[in-house]
Amino acid sequence: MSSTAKPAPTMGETAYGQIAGLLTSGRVAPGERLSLRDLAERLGTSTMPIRAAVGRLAEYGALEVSPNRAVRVPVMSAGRFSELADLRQQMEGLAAERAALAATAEDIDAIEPIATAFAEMVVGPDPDGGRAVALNRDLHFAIYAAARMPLLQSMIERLWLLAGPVLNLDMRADPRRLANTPAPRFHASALAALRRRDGASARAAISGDIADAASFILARGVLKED
Amino acid sequence: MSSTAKPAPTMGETAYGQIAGLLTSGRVAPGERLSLRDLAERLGTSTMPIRAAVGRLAEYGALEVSPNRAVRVPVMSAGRFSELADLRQQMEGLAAERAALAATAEDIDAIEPIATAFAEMVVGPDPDGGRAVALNRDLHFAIYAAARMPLLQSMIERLWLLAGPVLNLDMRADPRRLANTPAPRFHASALAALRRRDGASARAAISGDIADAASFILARGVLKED
DNA sequence: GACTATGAACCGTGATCACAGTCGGCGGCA
DNA sequence: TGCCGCCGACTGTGATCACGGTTCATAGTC
Repeated sequence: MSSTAKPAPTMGETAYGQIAGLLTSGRVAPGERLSLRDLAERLGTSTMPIRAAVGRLAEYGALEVSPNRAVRVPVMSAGRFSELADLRQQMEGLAAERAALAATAEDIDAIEPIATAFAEMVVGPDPDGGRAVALNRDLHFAIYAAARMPLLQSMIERLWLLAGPVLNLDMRADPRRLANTPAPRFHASALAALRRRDGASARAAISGDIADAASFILARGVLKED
Repeated sequence: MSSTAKPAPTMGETAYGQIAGLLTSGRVAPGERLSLRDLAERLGTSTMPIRAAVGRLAEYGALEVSPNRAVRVPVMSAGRFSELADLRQQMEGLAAERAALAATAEDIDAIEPIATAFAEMVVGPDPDGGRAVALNRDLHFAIYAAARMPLLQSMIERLWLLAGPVLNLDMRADPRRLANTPAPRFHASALAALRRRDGASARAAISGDIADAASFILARGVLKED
């Protein structure tokens, strides 16, 4: 029924997803060296699908190949993280602005429950860092999808893949910060702006959400200086 | 010398460059199907480096894999092209704005001769479409490099790879349009803004340059309607 | 005891082969 | 004459092997 046929995903694609999961869930540490043969054994295939997956990840910068061709998880310097946060504010702010102009009522109805679920979780008695990250991601991308700009969305996905390891590391390290995060207020502000078709406010809300999280992580000083 | 060692490029990387050249120079037509074995024979290698190169290109969207796993050069619809031009205005405008704030005197001194070379060529007696494209590219990226935002620059490079086939097709189809293009005025305006450290004007100049070229191509109506 | 040389294990890359699926052209049938 | 079905060539994918280069640990030497 879907417009796009699903011709059984290749092993390379599943390997891509699994390795990306390893990265975004923080199960591999920045700086850690990865071996194609080891990954192949872990995923139960030959090195061929792993090669394809790692190559694609490396193209994004989600993995790094040293000049000696060694594959490692990139270490995020403070400067690199700052540029990443800067770009995220610009691009995701743009997506939110356009979403405010293009979103249908159905789009907004689909976004709202995600926002309330996130807001209830962070004030709840048992905040789950991993689940919070997932909900936050779903919320952001639900908004961006409403902008109907597939190219922009794919570029934002790339940025999230780069930021993933650090964000997850942060959430895991200090899940109780969730109770005090201003994120739900930014989310509510964005949602209200979408309803008003107020692009500038939507941009400001998303941009503020990103800037707040980024400054918090930078303030912790765990990122390598330059 | 250079800070990064050069450990002899792999065949996969050279294949990447050669296939990217095929795309940006317009020697392969949109919609055309590519065969890994054929490319391998043309480049004198096995299919392995070709696989790696094509996979990376496909990750960017510079190549397209059909649900039946056939590799083809993507056809650019009018809608897709519009979004691409839109994003280019936003991101390259941003890069120009930041360049205006971060550019050193040496940066600007390096940019200027490229601008004059482009301007002299388009009014010259024998406008060369291919060379004009190359000069235009060099000029734009010299500006963006001055922004010192490597992540942003790599994302812009991706966008150019997507737009490459269409832009080149346009330039080749009608090189005499070069004589009347307003591009040199946009370039001069951007350069002056860089000197004044006027970010807003630099953004406007680059954005205008892109918008003008895009509207010209769209007006020709050669792009497939959605 | 500290340092260097050496060798084995391991790394990514490229080539080659096997296989299932797809597409097109040719032949036969209505 | 027009249409359908089949068969062969060709597609991308995965596995396996070979090869140069790097890394790390151990043994030998000063």
